[in-house]
Amino acid sequence: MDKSQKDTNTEQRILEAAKKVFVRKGMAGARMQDIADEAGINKALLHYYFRNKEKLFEMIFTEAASKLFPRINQLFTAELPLFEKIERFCHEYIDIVKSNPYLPLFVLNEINQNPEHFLQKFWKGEHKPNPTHLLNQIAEEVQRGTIRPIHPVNLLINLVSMTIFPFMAKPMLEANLGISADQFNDFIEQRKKEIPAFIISALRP
Amino acid sequence: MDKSQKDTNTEQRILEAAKKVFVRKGMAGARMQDIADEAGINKALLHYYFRNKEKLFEMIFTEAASKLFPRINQLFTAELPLFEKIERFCHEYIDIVKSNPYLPLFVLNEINQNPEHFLQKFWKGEHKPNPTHLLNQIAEEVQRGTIRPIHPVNLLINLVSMTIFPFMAKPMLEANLGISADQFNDFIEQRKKEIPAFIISALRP
DNA sequence: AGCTTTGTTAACTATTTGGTTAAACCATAT
DNA sequence: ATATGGTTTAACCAAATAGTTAACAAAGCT
Repeated sequence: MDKSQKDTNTEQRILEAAKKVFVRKGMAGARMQDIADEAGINKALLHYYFRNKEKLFEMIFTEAASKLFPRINQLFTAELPLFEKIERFCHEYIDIVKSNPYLPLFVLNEINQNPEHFLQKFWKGEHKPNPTHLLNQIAEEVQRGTIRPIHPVNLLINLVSMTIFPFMAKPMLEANLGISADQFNDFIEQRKKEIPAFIISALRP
Repeated sequence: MDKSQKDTNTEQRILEAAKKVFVRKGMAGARMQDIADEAGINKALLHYYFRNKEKLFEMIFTEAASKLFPRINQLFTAELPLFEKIERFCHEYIDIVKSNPYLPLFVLNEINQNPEHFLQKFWKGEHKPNPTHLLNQIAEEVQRGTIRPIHPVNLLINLVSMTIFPFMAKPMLEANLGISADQFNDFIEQRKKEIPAFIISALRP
């Protein structure tokens, strides 16, 4: 094991290894041994730092979800004109997910496999997305006639779908459009501007 | 065990049970015992009909993917005006997924956990989505000036994202918007018309 | 130095789980 | 009735995997 590893905090190394393995393989598919190997340590040490698999997983999942959700809230609740808000959401959110492209699929999948557990236990306070502010804002603009009539929830879902879905379909897109990981990144990068333009164009009265 | 179960073909009962469990828990999370229980049979009988877990899984996965992908191709390759094609895609595809709401997340997740395996082994011929026809069609309309300039791939991804993503986020949407499964269905149903309208509006020159 | 706390390991245990075996069951043909 | 062949089961086995223990090493403290 090289110095750079030994130097680093063991707990941190475990968390990074666990994240890597859990996000790739999911809670059920991840092996404690693999996490230990990835961290370059003994399996027993894993249990020394984190009592069991579930505890370790919850830590990773919480961290992952914390990266994904609270920022949504900030963006949704900000005091900004609608179009600017849409632009900023796309821009910032794509940046977040771009550096963790597998997070959305991971989180949504685990939620799907155990909805009660996560949605009841984990979604408290700041973690729970609260889109009401944005929804009201959309409804206002519709009423004022500045944008085409649209059910606010539809617009919200369209925005989120177009932003997040490409990451979830990443392996398929790369294989099917015959593009490399780099090209995928370029494609995503360009969508920062494309998605808002598309939405704003759709909303022209 | 009631008559209705005993009557049905055992193999069919197993496949249905396996689908239920695999789709819910994923390959790694599914337990052969659970599948046996769900089918109301002995675990050994599972291995009598399907040699092992992998074989059984592959059967389910293939069936699932066959339900999702080939239909896309038919719709993409059809000889229809662009807008009509978009409308039909939304309408028909939402119908397909509506009766199997967990399929997209299941399939994308398994592909993600083992891209080489599935994309190389499974994507042959009709299974492989081939969007070139639709992409050309979009490019033509752009050149002709009948729709706003847009990179065809972006439009394609927007269409697919808005159609499929809501199903993947179903548990989150139900919990977060405080809606029931029935209301979710209503919401999805209404999007059959909403998504095409949104896209067509965005494409107005 | 000696003592205590913290970090780390190899070897082990317990449990889960995929898969097997041999016997029982049951319908049907002879 | 009974032999036959496909179907089903209870009991078992082996491999994989989460978790434990006990000994040891390193670092801190008096």
